[in-house]
Amino acid sequence: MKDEAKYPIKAVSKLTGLSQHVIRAWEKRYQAIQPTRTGTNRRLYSEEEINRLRLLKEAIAQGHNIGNVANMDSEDLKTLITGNGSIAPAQTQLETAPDKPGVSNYLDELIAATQSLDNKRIERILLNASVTLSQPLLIDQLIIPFLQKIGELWQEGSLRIFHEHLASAVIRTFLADLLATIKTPSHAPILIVTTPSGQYHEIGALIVALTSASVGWQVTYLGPNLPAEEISAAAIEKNARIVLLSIVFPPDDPHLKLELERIRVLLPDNISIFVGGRASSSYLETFKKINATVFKEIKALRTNLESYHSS
Amino acid sequence: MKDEAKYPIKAVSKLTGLSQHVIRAWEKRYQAIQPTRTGTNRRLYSEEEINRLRLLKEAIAQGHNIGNVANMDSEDLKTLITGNGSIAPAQTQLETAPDKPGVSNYLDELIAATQSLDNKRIERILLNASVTLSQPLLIDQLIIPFLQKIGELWQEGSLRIFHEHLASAVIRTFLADLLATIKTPSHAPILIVTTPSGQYHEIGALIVALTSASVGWQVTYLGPNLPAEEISAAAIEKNARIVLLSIVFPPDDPHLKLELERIRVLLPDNISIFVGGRASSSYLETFKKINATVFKEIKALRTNLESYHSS
DNA sequence: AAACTATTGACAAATATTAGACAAATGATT
DNA sequence: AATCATTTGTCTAATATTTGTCAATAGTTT
Repeated sequence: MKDEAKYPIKAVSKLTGLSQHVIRAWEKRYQAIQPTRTGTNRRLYSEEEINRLRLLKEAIAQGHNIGNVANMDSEDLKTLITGNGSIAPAQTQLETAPDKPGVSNYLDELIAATQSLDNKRIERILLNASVTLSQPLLIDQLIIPFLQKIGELWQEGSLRIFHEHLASAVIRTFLADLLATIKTPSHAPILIVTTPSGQYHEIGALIVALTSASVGWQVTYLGPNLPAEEISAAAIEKNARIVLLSIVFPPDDPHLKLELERIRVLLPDNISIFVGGRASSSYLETFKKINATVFKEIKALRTNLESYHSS
Repeated sequence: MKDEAKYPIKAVSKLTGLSQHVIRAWEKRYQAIQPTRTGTNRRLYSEEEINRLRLLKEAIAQGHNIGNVANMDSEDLKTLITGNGSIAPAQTQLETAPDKPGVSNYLDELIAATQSLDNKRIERILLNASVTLSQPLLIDQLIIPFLQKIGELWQEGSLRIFHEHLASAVIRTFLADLLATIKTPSHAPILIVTTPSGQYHEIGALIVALTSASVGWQVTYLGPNLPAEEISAAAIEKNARIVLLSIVFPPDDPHLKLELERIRVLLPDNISIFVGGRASSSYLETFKKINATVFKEIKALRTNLESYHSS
């Protein structure tokens, strides 16, 4: 065994968002974690313990008391948080279905951080969430609801456009970072993600890129707003199997329809086109014409891509 | 044996931002580095050692104690501060050319990686460069030249638009990550960075955001393409001292001029406007009208912001 | 000579540790 | 409702460790 990196309490506090006092109190009162010590009695935490602290924090945010969960096994903690376990917690009281399992607290925190224009805080919350939640959950249950919520709040006037911009900027780099950390087998089939000319909205594209990468595709992300010739040229050069387009559909945009058709013409037949987004019905015809696989939900994309493997 | 360039302690101090006292103390107390000596006992540092000092400084900024990390080997340090400790990818390909961390080398590699549409490689090169080079160097000597070079190669036809898009996407998240890692004193004056309505180019904005943060401002980055009302509302809400706009100037855009004027009107007098970018002369009048501070080079922005502190 | 560097020892500011105290919140009991 | 006990985050004080900084002295470079 090699000597794992250890973190002093200051770093741990930064990473978890817990105060040093709390971290010490949890250790003293519940033995929630047991950091090693230096020769001079300074605490040193392993990464595993840091993650455990994050899990505990999340459990508390969901309404559990620290005294009850502090001694739970880390695995049980995880299922407790994601709410998909039939695990009966050590103590008796069965939950009376806390409003929404998991994530709702993250969501509230994210909204609050957005309202106060605190980008650092948004980053920290997302980072913590990415540890306590599995990736599909993270995307389906947190990122997407977050974006929707911001949209709603904007509609009703309690958030302004600049709030949305700030949140988008943070989310975008967060997603891009996630994408970068996914390791893909080098022989995996290649998939290109972008948005057609005129489509500037990037987050949807990043989400589908991330999803694709996580089911084993090798993703080349080209950013938004790319003309048909460029998309097809890139796909050919990369020897891609799929071109995956993310589109935020305007009601009825003839230019976009034309662009989609041009992509199909410029692309070899053996390269498939996938399209994601909320499609207004006026596009269905075009999709059929270019023989595109359409999906409205991320889940559909996942299963689609997985089944594509075997074919 | 090649005779590598060696640096005296004064230069090292400037390059790393550490005081000479500290550098000596780290050597004496923890043997963090072991510079060679001249015949007359002067310390001489290799580039590798300078790089190591930067790594140590970054580790400390993240909450580690110098006493704990001073003895770690440089590779472990790198993974420690990039946070890839527990999720480290198996192993990426052998580093290409660790021999010469010269800037031009990085540049060539970046171009090559862009040509082969290898986003992971671009990321890796940038990450390496970011620990080897000081931040001003990184921006002035690598990022900006890289972008220019891509522009040139596109003009002459050896790169296509999709190459540029790919590189932009990677650079953008890279810069955003850098921005996120800068810690600013919480009492620092606040500065807002964005681009006006119609301006989608984001990288310039990120560069100026990064530059501002590195000279001690607290930066709120709002992303591109924000209407005048939003910019001013955000600035007021955040209690900003400066609104910093990054603009890629179209030849002569009356809408942009109007937008700039609206920002000035909507903004309280005590909030200054800074504008960066290659200004065509047709805008000078507008700038004067809205009393904006204009800079063409990053260096100018740096000095401007620094002198603004004292006023 | 003036500017730079090295060494040493000392100092003080920052940071961590522990024990204990406090108060707000929660919950059970009367 | 009112009261009491428990839980738990926060705070303080005393102590110890860590670490940046400095002054004094002496040697080196230009």
